[in-house]
Amino acid sequence: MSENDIIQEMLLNEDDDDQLTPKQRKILQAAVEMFAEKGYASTSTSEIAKHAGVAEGTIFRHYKTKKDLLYSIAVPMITKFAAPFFAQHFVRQVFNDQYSGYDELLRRLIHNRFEFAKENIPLLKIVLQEMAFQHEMQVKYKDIFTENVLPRFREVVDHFKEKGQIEDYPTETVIRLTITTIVGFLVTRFIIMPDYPWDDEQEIERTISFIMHGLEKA
Amino acid sequence: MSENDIIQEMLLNEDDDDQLTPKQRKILQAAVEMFAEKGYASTSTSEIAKHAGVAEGTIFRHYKTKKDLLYSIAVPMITKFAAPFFAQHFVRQVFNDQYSGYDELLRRLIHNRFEFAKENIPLLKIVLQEMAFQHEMQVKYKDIFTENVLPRFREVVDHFKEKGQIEDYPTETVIRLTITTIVGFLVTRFIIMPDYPWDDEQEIERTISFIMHGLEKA
Amino acid sequence: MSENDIIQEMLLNEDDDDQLTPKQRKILQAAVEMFAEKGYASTSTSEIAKHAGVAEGTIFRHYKTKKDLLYSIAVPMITKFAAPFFAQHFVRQVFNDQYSGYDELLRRLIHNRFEFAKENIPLLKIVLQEMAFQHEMQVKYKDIFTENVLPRFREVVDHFKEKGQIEDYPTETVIRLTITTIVGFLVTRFIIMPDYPWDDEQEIERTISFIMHGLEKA
Amino acid sequence: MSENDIIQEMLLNEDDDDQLTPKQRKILQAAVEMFAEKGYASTSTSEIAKHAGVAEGTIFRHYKTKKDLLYSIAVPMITKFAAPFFAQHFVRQVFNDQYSGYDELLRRLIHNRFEFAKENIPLLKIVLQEMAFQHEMQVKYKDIFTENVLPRFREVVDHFKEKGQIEDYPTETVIRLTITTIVGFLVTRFIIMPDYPWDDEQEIERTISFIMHGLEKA
DNA sequence: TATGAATGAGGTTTCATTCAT
DNA sequence: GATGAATGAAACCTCATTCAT
Repeated sequence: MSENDIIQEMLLNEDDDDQLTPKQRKILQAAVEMFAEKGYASTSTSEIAKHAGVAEGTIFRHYKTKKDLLYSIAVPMITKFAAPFFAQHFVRQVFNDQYSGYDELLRRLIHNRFEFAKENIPLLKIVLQEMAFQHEMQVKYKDIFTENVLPRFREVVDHFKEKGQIEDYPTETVIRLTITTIVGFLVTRFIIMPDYPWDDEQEIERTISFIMHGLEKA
Repeated sequence: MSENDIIQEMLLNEDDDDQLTPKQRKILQAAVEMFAEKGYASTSTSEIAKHAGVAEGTIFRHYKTKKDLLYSIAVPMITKFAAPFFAQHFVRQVFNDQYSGYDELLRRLIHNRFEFAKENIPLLKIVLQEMAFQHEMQVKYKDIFTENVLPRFREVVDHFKEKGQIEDYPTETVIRLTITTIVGFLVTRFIIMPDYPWDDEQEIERTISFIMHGLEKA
Repeated sequence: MSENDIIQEMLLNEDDDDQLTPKQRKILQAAVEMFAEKGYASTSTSEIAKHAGVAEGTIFRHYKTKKDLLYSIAVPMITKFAAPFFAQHFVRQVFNDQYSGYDELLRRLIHNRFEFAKENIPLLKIVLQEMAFQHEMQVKYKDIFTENVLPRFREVVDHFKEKGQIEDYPTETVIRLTITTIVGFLVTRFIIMPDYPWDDEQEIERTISFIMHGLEKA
Repeated sequence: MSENDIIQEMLLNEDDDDQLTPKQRKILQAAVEMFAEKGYASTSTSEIAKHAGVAEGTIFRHYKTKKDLLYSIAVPMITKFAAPFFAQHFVRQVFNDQYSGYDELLRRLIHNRFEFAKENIPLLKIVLQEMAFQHEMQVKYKDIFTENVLPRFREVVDHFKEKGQIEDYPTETVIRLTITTIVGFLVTRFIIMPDYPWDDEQEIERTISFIMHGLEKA
């Protein structure tokens, strides 16, 4: 089990405050599995209960509503997916090491998120799907993105633009192209074509190379 | 009304075979609107009927099941979105005009799909959402992609690789990066951040430039 | 069928606006019966459906919620029970005929409400029971009482107080004692002890006599 | 704390047999409060537990079923409300003191029950409501009424009828009119219009006067 | 063609009660 | 005694679909 597997993390959480009962664990596992497979709206609580080997009422002892169950799964996922940007060292390292470039950052970022995605495919699917319809999730995402991800990303991009390493596009455009390419890769790799015989190491390097050349100063 | 607006096209279709009654038109419009807004599974046929100003039974006179209604909306969309690749001139032009490059192709492609997306945002949303769960749609998409899009795309990419205009990545990788970047742009532009003050012309050019530099031979 | 039977009235209503389907009629009949017998909260919609010989869903086609069903039964009852006080002649006759006294009024009132109660026992029970908990019913009752019943009643009582026929109690007290005695009679007669061998004519006369002597000027 | 407050009495009961634990006390208080407010059937045991600050299971340690809890509250209330009629001196005094009349009895009765009602409004509400549906409560009430209240009341009324103080109505009618008027007063005073600016002393006297004149020999 | 009443299976949720701790 | 997780039956309600008109 890797440090990135947030289902495992939730399930094994040992904080005194939110100990999970064994049944609750099974409910979460079943819910993740089925929401990813059939979508939130098309999964019935009775199916979840059956899969979890639990009485249907038990679900509602722990989660007041079906939506609560979804959020208890999806919201932490959003937070965790954006987590690297919270980390102090994410930005600091860039500034401290004069020899490291945007590619170094990308490499760390992609590898990191690649491992994360690999271990959380069902959760990723759930979030991508439900983000479209669940207002509360959109809000959560927007908050995290504008408050934590965007500002730090902007600092970094501006830094490399000043160093002349990156083309003089608007910072937002650079960020969009970077994220789009990375997320596009992860979605293709793990969701659209998980069965394609990928050579992950090479594909990651090509993706980095693509972004770097795509952005580099003419 | 543009030539790209496929809802309008469906609604006004004058072929003798699939003449639409006014009620049927309203049903389709209402369904598109609500599926895009709330998702297929969370939209009830009675809501659609109410929105369309039609009796509940009327929907089932025209569409045997709710899923039929979805498919009658989504499947043509998939076909239409991939349509440019069907067009003979899409590839031919590339080979005939020795001076036109990959960027010309991209420019035509993006502009074309940009207009298309702009006029079909709700349909785009529906397809993106439901593709995840509707098997029949996945099959339809895969068929079209592997039979029509992929082969022609491959021809083109190989052509430019041979000409030395494109880096020597595997053809699939080039296609993936190209499509990912274009679709990522369209999704960001029209679905994730439709209210951002976009400078469309410039953003399109930057996107093309990003792809071109990203792929160009070192 | 008497002119007082408001269930029949509802069921046979021939206004174009609120025609009842046969099933709807059966639902209302079953609901009245069971709410009176077991109370609103202890009657399940599935029981009502079974009694009405109808699918459970049919109830909710006609009444959005179980509470809607209750109100559609109880609110007209409140209106109808207070109806005599709306009638113009209720007050006018008192003033026009100098020889008629408070006892004449009481006699007409009691006979009238007696017949009404006799034909609407289950509805009466429902209203008495649910008035305690259903806010909307309390409001409806209060509106009717303060706007229609109370002012006319006050006029009448003041009239007879001036004529010296009624003791000089506060008008509210006179009204309270009158209504309390009448309602107390009806409730005892039809709800608490419906099986007691009542001599209705005599008991009515005694009740009138009791009120008259109770209120007459010393 | 008055001698009439039967909740307090139950809660503080110090008989060895039915000592109440602090938790049990809280359960009873919460149950009384909520049954009065929302009705028995619409109050859930979990709500009671929450209000009482007790675990759900704790309720069932002390009361085998929810209905047991209701009866443990309501049945003593019925007994206590009828208690004055049990008292030996209720009847005896009437016969011993040749100068005291029916009005003296009424006065004592009303004052006594007035104070009782005032201190037990929620319980009164519960009993009035649930009497309609709870068979066991009806039986209890009927037993007490026919075995204790009615015979003594009859003795008293017959006594005053013989003395010529009361009109020659059937004894049952006299009792009905008396009780109806008293209960009607208490219900109006404490349940229907508790917020009206009552002048209790005067209203009681008027009620007595109303009954006395209503019943007195023509 | 269009309607909308009717259906019944199945959805989410509540609830009184039990029981291991 | 007290807890609260667990239960499963049953509550209210929704829904896609059918069918007589």
